[in-house]
Amino acid sequence: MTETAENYDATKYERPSVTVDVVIFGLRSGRLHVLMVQRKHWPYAEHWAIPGGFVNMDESLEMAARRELEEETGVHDVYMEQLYTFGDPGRDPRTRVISVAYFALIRTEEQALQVSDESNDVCWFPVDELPKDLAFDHEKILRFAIDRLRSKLEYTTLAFQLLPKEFSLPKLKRIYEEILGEQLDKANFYRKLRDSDLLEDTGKLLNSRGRPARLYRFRDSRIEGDFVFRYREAKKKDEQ
Amino acid sequence: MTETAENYDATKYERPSVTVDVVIFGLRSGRLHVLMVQRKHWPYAEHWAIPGGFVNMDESLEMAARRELEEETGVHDVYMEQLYTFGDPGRDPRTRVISVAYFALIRTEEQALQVSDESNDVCWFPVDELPKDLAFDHEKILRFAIDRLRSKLEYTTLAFQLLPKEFSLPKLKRIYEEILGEQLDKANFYRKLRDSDLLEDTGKLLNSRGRPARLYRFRDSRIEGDFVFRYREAKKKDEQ
DNA sequence: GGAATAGTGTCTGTTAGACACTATCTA
DNA sequence: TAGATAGTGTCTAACAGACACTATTCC
Repeated sequence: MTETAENYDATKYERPSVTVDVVIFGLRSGRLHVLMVQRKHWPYAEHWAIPGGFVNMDESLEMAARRELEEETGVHDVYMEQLYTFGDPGRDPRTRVISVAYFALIRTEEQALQVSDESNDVCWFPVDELPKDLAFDHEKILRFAIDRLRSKLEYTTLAFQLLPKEFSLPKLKRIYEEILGEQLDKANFYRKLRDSDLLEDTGKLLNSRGRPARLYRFRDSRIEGDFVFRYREAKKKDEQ
Repeated sequence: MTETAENYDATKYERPSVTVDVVIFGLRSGRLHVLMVQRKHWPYAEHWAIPGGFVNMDESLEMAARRELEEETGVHDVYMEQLYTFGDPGRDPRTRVISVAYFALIRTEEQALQVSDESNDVCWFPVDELPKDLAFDHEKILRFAIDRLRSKLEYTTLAFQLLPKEFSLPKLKRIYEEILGEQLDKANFYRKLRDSDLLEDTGKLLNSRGRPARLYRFRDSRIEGDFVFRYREAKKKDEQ
């Protein structure tokens, strides 16, 4: 009676298509941007969209997402995590398409963009100046991704993935402020970082208009993944 | 060259199957349980599995998950959220199957189970006494769900979804302890709840062996969703 | 009264948040 | 020296965590 995995005949049912879409975040001139591609063909020709594509039968979802990312930007070995799966019927006018969305954080200054055959253009947009009329439900996906990035920033070291290997505290602080949309207290922010033991002094200084800033790097053990760091409300818990 | 949504011919590629699997949590005698079904047919005949099934072409993912939940337990209108999408090739020996996993929290005392045609049996298992050799990658999905439930418990009111409408503070505390696997201080826990203004005194008392406990209910506005409540580290932030 | 459970009062160390201060560079 | 930016010292209110206490029931 009920259709379940138990009595399924692989050829019996119509199947949806499955894509991965990747929201790619990067900093440009200290502002948070996302990478978008402009579509060439129906549906939503000329509209901007999040890069993505179909999942091959022999690759995992994450492999598919990394492949798309590399095709679009040439980057690999970056931080990436699964965001959410969007599957409302009708979100794609062609056929039922279920999209597994990922988001990636990249160090933009190290990257050059490449326009693929399938798009007119590739472009970075500041997250608060997105183009109008995005393709499909990509506006929703993007909002979802930005919300997630903000909330993860509050208790992880994710933001570090956006920075160059060596950076100053003022720069890190500006990034937190940019993403959170909120001013932070310098003294408290620095103290928090010092106490967290996440950073390592490189000894180098970076000249600017005023006093030069010390350059730091992340301690090796904590560079990857999302080691707990709360920019407020330090947490002691040892578990997890 | 690249395959993207832009030049896709809906009939051109082989498509994966898409299922939803639902991890159903409930309390039984104060312990956290998950609902599992015992499979009848190949593959993994006789093995225990998370209830799930194929997504119909005209229903959303969440609708599919709710349908599966209702078929398996008869419940509806419960808390449910998308967990993660598992899609490694080879996770199902029949064909490529991508599974969108959900988790649901139900008030078990209100429910009677019904065994579907496709399973030998349906059963609640305590989360720390799961059967061996679960079907597919369901062990992984289950661990994922338990971790997520634990971590969400620390900053949301999710646990309340497991409780009856009216309950005592000692009972709520025991549930937190059961799920977190950690003893909490009574005075601090009660104080936290009082200050949070989440609860409403029903005026009723519940008799037990010692002094009777006051019964509370959640304030209407906060019953649904996951209003912020940290069982430790109260947070003031007004945003979100 | 004693056992069992429910519920409260209060001290202490930690720390987030505020803000005034000092330091080091360039022009 | 002034302007600009980097970085520090320190006070205070809030609160998590600890723990001893009181309250109300049943036997």
